[in-house]
Amino acid sequence: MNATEVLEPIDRDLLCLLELPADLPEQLSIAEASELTGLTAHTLRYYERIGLLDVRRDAAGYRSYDERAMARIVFISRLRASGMPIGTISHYLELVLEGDHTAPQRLALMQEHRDRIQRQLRDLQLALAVTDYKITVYGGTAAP
Amino acid sequence: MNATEVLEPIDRDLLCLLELPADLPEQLSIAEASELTGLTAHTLRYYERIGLLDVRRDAAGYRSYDERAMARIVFISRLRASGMPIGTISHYLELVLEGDHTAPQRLALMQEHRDRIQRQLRDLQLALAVTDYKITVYGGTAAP
DNA sequence: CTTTGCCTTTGAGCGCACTCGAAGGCATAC
DNA sequence: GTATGCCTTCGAGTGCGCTCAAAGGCAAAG
Repeated sequence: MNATEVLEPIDRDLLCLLELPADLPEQLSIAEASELTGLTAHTLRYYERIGLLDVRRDAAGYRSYDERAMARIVFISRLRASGMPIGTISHYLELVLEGDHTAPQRLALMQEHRDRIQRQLRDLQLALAVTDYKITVYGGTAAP
Repeated sequence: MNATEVLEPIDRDLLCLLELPADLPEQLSIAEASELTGLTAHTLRYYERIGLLDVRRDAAGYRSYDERAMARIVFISRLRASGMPIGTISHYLELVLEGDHTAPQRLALMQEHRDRIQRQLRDLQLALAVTDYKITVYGGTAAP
């Protein structure tokens, strides 16, 4: 392995799914990254500290987020938003580092997570039904 | 107010939405209530302690859950499952106790909650897309 | 009568995911 | 220069929602 680390190319399909803006600057400050992802600067530093992220510094020692970093942040926040615990995300990212032979484990992990998401979707539909019912009872307009 | 408290009739439409089994026993032990709702006995006691629930005791001093209690538990668990904080649920239940004149506040509260649920549904769809994408990448069958 | 097992109460403890504070560095404005 | 404001690190603190432990009561089984 030479000094400039060999990086996998960014997965353009995934990048598209993550819905980052087309006019994304090459480098973003932590404030900009925070603004764009909806995570606080505190949380971004925290994620880095616990090893979810690996962010370069500029000349002044400030964090500088590139497209790859932003993509990872959004990816992580999607998993978090769907209830994947941080420990599981860490584990998944370690599997990625370990190489292609961990693909079956990653698959299993993601299939399990999909099941969880679908359970959550069902639960939310039940909650929505109850909430909408209460809204009609209280005289509001429930169905949009 | 006389000794046998005057209770509102149970809202049959709501009860139906809550999907309690048709053959619900008149009285359930905490273990049965736990089994049926998916909440632990610990959690049921906790909810009671913080004032979300008000449960009768049998001759032995054991908790005895009737249909009304079960309906409330499921209602609360639906709200919790959709991310309503316990404090907000408490507040809502207090508004109910205060009487009909709090209906507008309850309406506002539920409308806010519906917005939250819909935001969660959108977030979950995004997470599902990413998860399904990873599943296809790893060679699994993503779309069911 | 004793064992077993579920129940009671109360207070304390825990895990997670942040969230904040203190002390200090860099850089642009005045 | 110095003030302003965003940035740094590191350790510690917070809030929520449970979760558990201890000490003891009730009751059916053996």
